[in-house]
Amino acid sequence: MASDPLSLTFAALADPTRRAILVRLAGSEATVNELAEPFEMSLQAVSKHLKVLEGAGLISRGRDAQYRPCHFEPAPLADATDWIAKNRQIWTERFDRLEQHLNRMTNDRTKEKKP
Amino acid sequence: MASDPLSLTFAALADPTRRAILVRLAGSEATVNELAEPFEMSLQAVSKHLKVLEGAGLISRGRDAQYRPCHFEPAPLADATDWIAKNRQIWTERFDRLEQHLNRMTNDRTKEKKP
DNA sequence: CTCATAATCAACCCATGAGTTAATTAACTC
DNA sequence: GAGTTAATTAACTCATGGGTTGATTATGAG
Repeated sequence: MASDPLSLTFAALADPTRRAILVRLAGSEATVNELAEPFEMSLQAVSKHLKVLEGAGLISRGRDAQYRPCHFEPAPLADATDWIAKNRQIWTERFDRLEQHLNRMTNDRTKEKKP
Repeated sequence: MASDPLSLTFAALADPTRRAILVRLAGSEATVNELAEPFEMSLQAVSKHLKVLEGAGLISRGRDAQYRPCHFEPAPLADATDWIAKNRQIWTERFDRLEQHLNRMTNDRTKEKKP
């Protein structure tokens, strides 16, 4: 897989389990066992998902005795939305130009009819 | 891979080549050869990327003689940003609650000192 | 020290993603 | 109809992602 930050972020988000984990963590921090509880898969599988999220910078982990509480880290999400927003803007501007073009055409035709 | 719409969208965005293709298509529609030109990889590889983008609903394809012009389709991007925005909101609200809590504590202490 | 709990590490399986080359289909041009 | 261009399909390789089970580390409780 590509290893640039944006690719890591989108790849991390491309899995329903990981998205569910993020939703949970956006609400409050939690331990690995707490995070794994709602899922049918093994604890180890969840642990791997957490590693992916950590690799993308979407979570960080503290330490409290045996527990390794996970914290939500919103920064990469900002970069992701920025990328998307930028492209939607390019697309929007394209239609603005189209609209201007149509307006010009309409004006031209008006000129033809009414001088 | 997961096959729900959101996962397909994020997975499609998790590749630099596909993101570059999308940027290009947000500006104007293009044929497969035009899209492939900037990349070092084979035409077939680009064709596969386009299939992924199409599967995610991020592009659609028309037909003009031998050419299959690709169009940018912004709708899935809206769903993606919505998901992200929702979670950042949850996270933000969490800090609002924290702030309220801190305010309450401050008020309580003020009460202790000044009655 | 021993045992239980939290979590990770290691080795493995299977499916799939990203790329390749070669062959095929579809449409235009002469 | 023969040749050319655009694009896809097919068959293959290689690496990696998501899951499993089993062993290991680290901490706390008795």
